[in-house]
Amino acid sequence: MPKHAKEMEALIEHLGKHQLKFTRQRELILDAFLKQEHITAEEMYHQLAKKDPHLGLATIYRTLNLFCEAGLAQARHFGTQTQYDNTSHKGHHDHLICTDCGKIVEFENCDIERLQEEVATRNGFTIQTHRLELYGLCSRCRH
Amino acid sequence: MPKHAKEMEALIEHLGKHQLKFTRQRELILDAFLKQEHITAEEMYHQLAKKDPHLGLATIYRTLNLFCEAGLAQARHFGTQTQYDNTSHKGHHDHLICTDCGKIVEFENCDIERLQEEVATRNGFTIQTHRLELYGLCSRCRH
DNA sequence: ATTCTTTTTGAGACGATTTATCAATTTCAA
DNA sequence: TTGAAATTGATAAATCGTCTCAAAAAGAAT
Ligand SMILES: [Mn+2]
Ligand SMILES: [Mn+2]
Ligand SMILES: [Zn+2]
Ligand SMILES: [Zn+2]
Repeated sequence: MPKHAKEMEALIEHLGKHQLKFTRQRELILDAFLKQEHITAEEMYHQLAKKDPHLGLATIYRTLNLFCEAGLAQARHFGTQTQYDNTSHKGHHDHLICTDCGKIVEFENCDIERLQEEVATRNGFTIQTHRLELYGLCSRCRH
Repeated sequence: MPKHAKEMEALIEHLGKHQLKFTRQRELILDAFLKQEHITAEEMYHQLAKKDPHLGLATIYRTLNLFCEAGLAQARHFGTQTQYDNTSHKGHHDHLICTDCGKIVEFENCDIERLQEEVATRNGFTIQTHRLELYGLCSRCRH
């Protein structure tokens, strides 16, 4: 039984619904992607170059964007970089990002979430999504 | 009495502390910047071309980044463009954004800010900046 | 299995935005 | 007034992601 059977299933279902084809590249990229928490297109490009030196960067971008449409990934724009977040196993979370080394830490804080709801209510809004990113120096980079 | 005496004061103080010089361009750009709520470097470039056709785009970028370091501005990355937000009169704030009509409401919440610090500390981070955006429907668009 | 249409791929061109380079100019303190 | 240090403007270059297009692959229909 393959490691990522369920996600592969989800991808194939999405492909079927949109007249898209199941390719060797899409299978390869999905497999690598699901092993990550977050990854950039560039990182994935270098990582997969070992398995398939001819895999193009444009294909990586196209495929990661496809995963977003299929609900398997979520693009997060951190500063200048776009990280593709693996949403297959995880619920909602926010991020701490080191501005020096790029380290990313995920966190979830119910109190903050609750206060966000309060702010929204007070202003007559109903929240659909939100985005919270804390940028700073990690313990290693502070020294 | 000049319109933006206080902010000019703040800039000059920052310059003094960092061995930077007070130039005609910096004065010109600050004056234009403080009339805006937010602006992109490109917008400012075109706007100031009337007053000084030789003002370089690189100088605009450098100067707006300087304002960020001096605490007068804050860079916000929206989509592909970077908006420089005038924080001189408003101080720090976050945003509620209506996904239907585009309405933007500014808010500030000390409790959220404090909890953000706690999260950062717990993870060994020192926050430099953060970004909090709540997306949803405003009262009018919900009906 | 073969054909045939559609989709995908890979390489590189391209566009948009921001930063780096560097000689000439300006600032400002001595 | 002088001169070291910072700044400027023009433009090259880096960055990031998308677009283009001919060749290849997928997969449905024969
Ligand atoms: Mn994440
Ligand atoms: Mn805030
Ligand atoms: Zn770090
Ligand atoms: Zn609205």
